[in-house]
Amino acid sequence: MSLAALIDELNPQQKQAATTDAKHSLVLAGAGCGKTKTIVARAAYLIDQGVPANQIQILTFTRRAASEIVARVELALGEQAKGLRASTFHTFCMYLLRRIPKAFGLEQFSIIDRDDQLMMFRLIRGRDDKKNPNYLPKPQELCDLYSFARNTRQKLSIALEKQMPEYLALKDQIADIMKEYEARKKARSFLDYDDILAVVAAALAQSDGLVEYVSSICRHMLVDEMQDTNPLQWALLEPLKEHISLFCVGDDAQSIYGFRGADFENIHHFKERVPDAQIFKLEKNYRSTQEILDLSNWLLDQSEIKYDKRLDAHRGEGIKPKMHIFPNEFDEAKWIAIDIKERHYLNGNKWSDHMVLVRSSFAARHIEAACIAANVPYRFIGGMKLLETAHVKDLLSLLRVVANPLDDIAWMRFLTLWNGVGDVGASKLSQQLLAEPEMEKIADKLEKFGKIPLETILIMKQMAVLKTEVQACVTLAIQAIENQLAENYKKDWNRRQGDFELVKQLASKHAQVSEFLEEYVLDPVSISEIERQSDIDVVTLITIHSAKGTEQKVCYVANVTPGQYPHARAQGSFDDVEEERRVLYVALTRAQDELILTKQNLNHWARETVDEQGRKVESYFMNDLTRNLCTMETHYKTRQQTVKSALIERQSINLDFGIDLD
DNA sequence: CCGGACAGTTTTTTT
DNA sequence: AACTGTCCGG
Repeated sequence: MSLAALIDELNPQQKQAATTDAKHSLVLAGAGCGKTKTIVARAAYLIDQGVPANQIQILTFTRRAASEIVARVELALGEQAKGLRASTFHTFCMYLLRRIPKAFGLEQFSIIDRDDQLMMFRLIRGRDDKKNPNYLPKPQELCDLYSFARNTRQKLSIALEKQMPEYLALKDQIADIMKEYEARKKARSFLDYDDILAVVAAALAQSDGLVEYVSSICRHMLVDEMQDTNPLQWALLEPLKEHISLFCVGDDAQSIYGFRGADFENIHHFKERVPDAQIFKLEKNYRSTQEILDLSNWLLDQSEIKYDKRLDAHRGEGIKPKMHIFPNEFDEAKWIAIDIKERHYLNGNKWSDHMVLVRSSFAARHIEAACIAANVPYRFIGGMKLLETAHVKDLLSLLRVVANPLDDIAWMRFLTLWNGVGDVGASKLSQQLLAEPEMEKIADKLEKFGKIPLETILIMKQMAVLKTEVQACVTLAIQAIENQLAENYKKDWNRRQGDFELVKQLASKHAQVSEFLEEYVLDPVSISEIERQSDIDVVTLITIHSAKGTEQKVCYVANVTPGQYPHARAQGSFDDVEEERRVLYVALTRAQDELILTKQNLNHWARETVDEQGRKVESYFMNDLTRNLCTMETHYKTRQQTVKSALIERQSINLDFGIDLD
């Protein structure tokens, strides 16, 4: 209840930071040193000092971090936090764009996601001529390059040189494509993810009035994970710094978003950019035992970069990390599942005490399969989002064209669903449809086109009338394309079909189709989030990037194998290898009590090498790992689940056979 | 020329 | 699961 109590819980360093009178502050905090706690306490302190909660804005980089903070703030401050905003940079900018669109020269606009961008780049770039292939970058590469240049606020030529020098010769052609992309975006009033920030940044740079307005609603900006912010995001903060107070928290050793232009210069040069800033350091780690930190510190020490970091455990000593080595990824995954299972049934640990960290969603597949096979309940975070799966996007494309017949990107997707319609036909027809945005006329043209069933066209007419009955609209849309989708996805149609129920559920919460569509462009809910809304007891399977800021008693870091850390594709680039090191560092520092690493490859040990220019190439971070830091165990064949744990599992299942006594 | 079927390959990370 | 390349039929 009391804010003072919250502040009393802080250690002296944290307290000093949270209660500073300095206008601007930078808090450098190692992993597990209470970064989030300090931010929450800072908010509490400000409120206690009389700052209205609605003038405090907490900014984070990912949605996960934002919701984490919201939860912590609500838990700690309760009613008093009412009005306090915590959101991602994107959500914050959207709030401004929606609230005062005129200040940005906008009227109507819609947000497009990456798939839409890819479609646009695909259309502009054109197909490859088989006989005479042009070597233009692929749509994906164009999209990434464009985004990278914008997030780092660099010229195309420089971004090109850094990201894909092999295309430097085609710079002019690439520039033309991007020019065309921007023209098309503008003509359709589309904003892509980067525009959301760029539009606001540009307006802030030009308009003192806007700066004043934003300053008046956010007197205090508390920025979390500062090391992940990129130059574009800094461009949002910079114009405000004279008028508001910045409280930025970060850790350069946890910067793992270089691919999105994150730049820890934002931390390293903070003092030069904000000369009157006070710097605080939090160095006591409250999360882990010293053994876990020793290994993490060791990993950073191996680097040529001076991270100047030595995490020190407040909790003292505990269990030494352990490395398990397997012949292949299947045995590795199976062992993890069984190990968790035994901890649950034999030691009585909760499922939710365990977290399995993986590099990529792809890498999670094996673990998922093993968990399913072993009956281990889990949820996967960082995976496919429901509203990003192909079949749901197909469905949404129909809703989109009905809500806005001028959305030719959605038309493209919708039209290509049908047999006999490819990119070219769809593109031609969609251009014709733009000329007649009346549903009646559109229906006529679709009928003449002859490749779409009459029934579907009829349903579309009905939908156009029903825009406010969101759930009915979605139900109709499903009817309209169900047969075709069943054919398109015949292999796993059964699995996909189930997702439409979830879409209906989500849709029912909205009053307008357009509102429903917009809400989830920026925040596509993940499937397991919907399925397991209640916090039931499950193991967490998570990508390292999603795991930042979280912690768990027992952490498994899977696939710590040569060629993975650093990933083979990063070899040879010093910056990329260092980012890989930080990714692994983030993974290691999630563990509270026990850290378990697993890897494959019994015999192949890549050694350190030197590249053509004589620079050191890191081939595997764990090469020189010693047994003082980490014990190792080699498994030559799969461990079988012990008879005892199998028995206990059966018993506990039997317990559930009774009637519901409630 | 277009689209579709099939086979083989290749998966980072997020807004 | 998504992307790529190739071949074939309209």
